[in-house]
Amino acid sequence: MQERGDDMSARTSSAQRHRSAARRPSTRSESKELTRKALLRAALTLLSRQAFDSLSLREVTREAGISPTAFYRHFEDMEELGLILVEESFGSLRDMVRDTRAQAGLTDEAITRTLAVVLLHLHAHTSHFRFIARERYGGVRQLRRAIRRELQLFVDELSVDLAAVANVDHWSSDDRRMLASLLVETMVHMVAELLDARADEEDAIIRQTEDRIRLITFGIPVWHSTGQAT
Amino acid sequence: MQERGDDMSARTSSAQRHRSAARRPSTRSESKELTRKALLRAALTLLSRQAFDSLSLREVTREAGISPTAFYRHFEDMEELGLILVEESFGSLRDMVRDTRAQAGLTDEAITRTLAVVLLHLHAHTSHFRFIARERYGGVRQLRRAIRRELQLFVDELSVDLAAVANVDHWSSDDRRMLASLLVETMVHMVAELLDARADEEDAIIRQTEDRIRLITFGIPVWHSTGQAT
DNA sequence: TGTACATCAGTGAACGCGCGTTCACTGATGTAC
DNA sequence: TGTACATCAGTGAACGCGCGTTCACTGATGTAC
Repeated sequence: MQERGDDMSARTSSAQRHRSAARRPSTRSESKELTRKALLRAALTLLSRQAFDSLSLREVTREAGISPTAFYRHFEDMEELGLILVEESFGSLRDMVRDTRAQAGLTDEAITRTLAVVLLHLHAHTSHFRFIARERYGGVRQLRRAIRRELQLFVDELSVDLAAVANVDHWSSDDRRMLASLLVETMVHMVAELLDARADEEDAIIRQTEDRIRLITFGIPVWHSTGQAT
Repeated sequence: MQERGDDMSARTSSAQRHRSAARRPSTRSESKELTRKALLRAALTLLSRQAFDSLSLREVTREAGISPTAFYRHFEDMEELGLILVEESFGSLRDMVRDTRAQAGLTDEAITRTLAVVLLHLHAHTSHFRFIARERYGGVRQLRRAIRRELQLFVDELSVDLAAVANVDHWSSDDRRMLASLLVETMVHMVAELLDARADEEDAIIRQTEDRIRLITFGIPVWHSTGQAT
């Protein structure tokens, strides 16, 4: 790896630089919170290059600029830190939902605008998105379960919103959940592809996603929902 | 982990048991091949529980029942072994395509039969499928790239087949690729979900996948392809 | 078939290293009076 | 405001362990005659 950063100039970790740039923490609990944030940030940084499964406690504390033993003042173990990263990642996802929700409907214009919002949040929270995409089917069961639960909540919310959309309003809730999960899956897939793509591939990925969603929406008026809302 | 298997009865690894059960290898190259297979099998076994990124050479040789140093008689390093696992996994996927191809068309019956074939191969090659699902967006760039390339070939083949399907035959090749990748993605997603599901959730996942594909196919006759075949 | 030598898959000791976790500690911050 | 004590975030040494890789080796298989 060429960016391993073990030359002298890199000795001061990004977290240390960040801490000294911020104004002095005035209380003990404030400065504790700063260190905790530095640990989470350090983990996210390292996780853009490796799987959580292979991330060591010492790597995280080194990147955060503290001694390994101080880790235990903040987290029981690495798994607890991982679960908090899941929460944190879906926190920013929820902000995104709030931004999208206002723009209901499944017109071409609505699709384009929704994609724009997703892309905006992707650029603002790249490492959170990458963490979720990587660990969703990764090697740590607790993380997979936590991510799946959060995605399910996400799908449930969207399927409630879909009840207000023309042609979907009379669908059974199971069918609405099916549609919601297909749409969410399509978005998640786009994000995962974008995170690994070269800059010149990005446009094609976004356009293909628009087409996918358009094709799906074409099927909606034809779908004969057989069930009842439950 | 309760299945760590460090009790006495587990000292004989599965690979060792397999080797002594098979008939004696008669030549040097045959027995070398057996050991190589044992290493690949051992790695796959361990990879159902952890990410490739965190898999050690010593773990693999221990599971295969040979000394760590013998590993180098077969592979340059762990990454080479990983890339061969990708090849091997897509080898069985290609068998699957051959089984599905005969059943062209996108009728309800064809969808059900195709899903049945995928499920059959999933049960026959569970650890290969899990490896691909896990490492597709995992922590090792070389593996992600190899998997993406193979999936792309897979999509290209399907999109050629789609040219023979009613309502799709006049589509541009870009649009056919879009449809093919959406269908492949839906299958991959089903597999990934099934690999992490409890037995009582499997039926619901399969039924939802059928519905997803049905909804997509409903959009096909409405899709107005604007491009030309290229 | 028998002999003498070459090949090479697999071994076991050894190395230096990074790991997670423990422990007693330091010294700045917080609190009681 | 000043003093005496308590709290507790962060330290540094130490531990036993598994790691990847090297090396000289062993002994069964293969080959030349």
